[in-house]
Amino acid sequence: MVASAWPYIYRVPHLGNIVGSILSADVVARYYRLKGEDVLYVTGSDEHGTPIEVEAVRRGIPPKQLTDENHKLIVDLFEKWGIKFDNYTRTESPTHVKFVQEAFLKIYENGYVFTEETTLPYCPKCKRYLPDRFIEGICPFCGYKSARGDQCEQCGRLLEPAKLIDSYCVICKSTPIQKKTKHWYFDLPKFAEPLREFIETNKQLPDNARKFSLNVIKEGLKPRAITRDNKWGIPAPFPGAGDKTIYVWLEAVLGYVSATVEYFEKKGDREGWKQYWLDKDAKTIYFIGKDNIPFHTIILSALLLATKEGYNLPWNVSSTEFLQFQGLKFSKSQRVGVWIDEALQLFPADYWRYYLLASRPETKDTNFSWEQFKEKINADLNDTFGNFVHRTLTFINQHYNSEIPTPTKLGADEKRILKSVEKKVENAAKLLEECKIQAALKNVIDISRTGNQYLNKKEPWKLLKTNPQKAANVFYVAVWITKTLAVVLEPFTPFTAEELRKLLNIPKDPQTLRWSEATKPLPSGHKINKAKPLFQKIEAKEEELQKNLEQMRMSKTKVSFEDFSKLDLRVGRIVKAESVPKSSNLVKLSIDIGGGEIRQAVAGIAKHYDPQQLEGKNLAVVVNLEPRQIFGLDSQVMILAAQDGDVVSVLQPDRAVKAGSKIK
RNA sequence: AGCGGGGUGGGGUAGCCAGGUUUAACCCGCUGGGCUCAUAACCCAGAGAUCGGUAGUUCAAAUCUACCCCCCGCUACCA
Repeated sequence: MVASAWPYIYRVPHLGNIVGSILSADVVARYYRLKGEDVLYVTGSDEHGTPIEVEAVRRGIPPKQLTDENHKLIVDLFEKWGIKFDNYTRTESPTHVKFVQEAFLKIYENGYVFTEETTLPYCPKCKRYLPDRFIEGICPFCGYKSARGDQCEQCGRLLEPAKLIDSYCVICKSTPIQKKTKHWYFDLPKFAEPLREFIETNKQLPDNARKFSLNVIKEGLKPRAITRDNKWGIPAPFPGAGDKTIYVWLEAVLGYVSATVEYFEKKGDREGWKQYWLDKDAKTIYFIGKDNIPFHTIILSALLLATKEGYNLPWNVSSTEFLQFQGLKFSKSQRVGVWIDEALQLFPADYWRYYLLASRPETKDTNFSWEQFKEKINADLNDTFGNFVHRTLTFINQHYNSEIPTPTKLGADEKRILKSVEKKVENAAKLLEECKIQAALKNVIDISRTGNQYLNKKEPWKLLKTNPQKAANVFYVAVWITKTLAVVLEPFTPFTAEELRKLLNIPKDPQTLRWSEATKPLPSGHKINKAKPLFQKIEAKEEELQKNLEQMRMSKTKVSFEDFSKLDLRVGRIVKAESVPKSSNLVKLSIDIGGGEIRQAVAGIAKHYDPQQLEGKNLAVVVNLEPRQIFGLDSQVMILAAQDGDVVSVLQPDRAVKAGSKIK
């Protein structure tokens, strides 16, 4: 049973989102399928939660419509990436909803759910309770006027919404009323001991997952609220819960089970899922990024235990570190990174799959750079692997009429080479079973290195004239190795593997596509097709590659003149600038936007400008963006600045114009 | 500040949990050579690292312990 983190389909995932989860899981699932094992790869779209609800409200559409659209888009993208799921479902699936409700009822009946009545501020205008960040007011300790519901920025003390003085709703600014509400809590602390034991004895868990999880338990588990007052989500099944919904994080992880149930339901088998979840011989492997560790090792495990149904706990939770983009964090708003839809417009899926798997962040964060991307693709895929295949196949095309030659008794060199290839195939298998995908892939590419060494040593182009039979032996072996590659590369680069199988004219019969068949030769006399290079070298320079990406983006998002003219761009004069205490990069600005009208802006440029430097400057600002709270401060205006790597420059008019001048 | 992760030849990584099996491995780059079947690809040889620092445990430390320095993430904002 292979599973990967459920993509949150608020937006298209980026490369970093899928390396450790969707893509890694696909490799391992494909491997086990090749081995002929019973394997099921399930996951799905995680579509509940506040960000989606908010986004939908903003667009004025029902959340379901938004997730329908995104789900469809993402399903299509994954297919293009060659991700082969057994079931890719979604948290809106009726099977999932029903399963989650039943599971929580069981947990409730087993006595692991308690309720607590609290008085929470409630905004009568927005018709919602105001937890954490939704409420602000005066800090009762230090008097700071924009303290948030969970913590005061000024003095750092933890707060509760009800303690704030003169509190107000962050969204509409109206004064909340105090209203009693009841929430249902999952009694997580009861599972601290069993969880600790489970994690300590689970030898498969990678370092990062074990250390992190044990630390969380050591610090003390706290009950987790199961219910939310949100509308978008799975209705809580508890008696008296009314229209409360289940918190996404507690619900989506159960999707692993419900997706299995759904898979078998579709096949008309109501019991089939049990062999994957209740049979003690079944193993579950989860592929996730490090941010997701506690939800799998702790929350999921505890929920499964709490049902008392005897579910298998995670056998392995393969959790990767993060992929960075040229030294920076992936960021949609700042356009840092490559998204999986864009990637495919630039290079074929297997280029990306290869690069990502070969640089999979297994022990520490790794950095994407175009230079490394180029290096991996050119040196490994094209020069080492691609060239080995191509030189072998073209030789057979030219000198053996595309038929695999008949060998005589193979010599010591041949035996040694084949042995070494076999060893690498074994290593790759072992490493894949340990989820060490990076190392496994290296072993596979090394097979073509061995092939190249063999050809160079034997010099069959000379043997052709001096000892044709020996040359025939060499190519019998060389094409054998090529066939090995066609099989073992399948989990990593399925498109290329299939293309290679076509070149080798290997029938599509699923029997031949078996890991155990990899090290068996193709029969002599077997006719192959005309060789064609599998890859093209990337010739473009690093800067050109980045430029291509940016150009592609620009051509994609054309803004109508009408939309553009909605922006109120002006020249603003900075009347006052001061740094924001406790923040590392924020400056609070008072800006004259014309006629002496002063507005406040909070800008993230303190690392690049001293406040004094800014005072008196005239610069480009956007006046009519929706105001926003930043670090507890109102920001009504956005200043414009150019960024070139580490250099940030605000935009100043090059002639004297007065504050408030329109920019068009 | 707290918590977590990391610092290994010029660049990128593996090894560390289970210390000796390593003269510290691999890829790129570099230097020299070979080959000419192959997409100027391939192969061989070589130079290049006191494994962030210090102290300790040990017959033996990149690996274990303590302290320190630097980087990154989250807490925690930068539209």
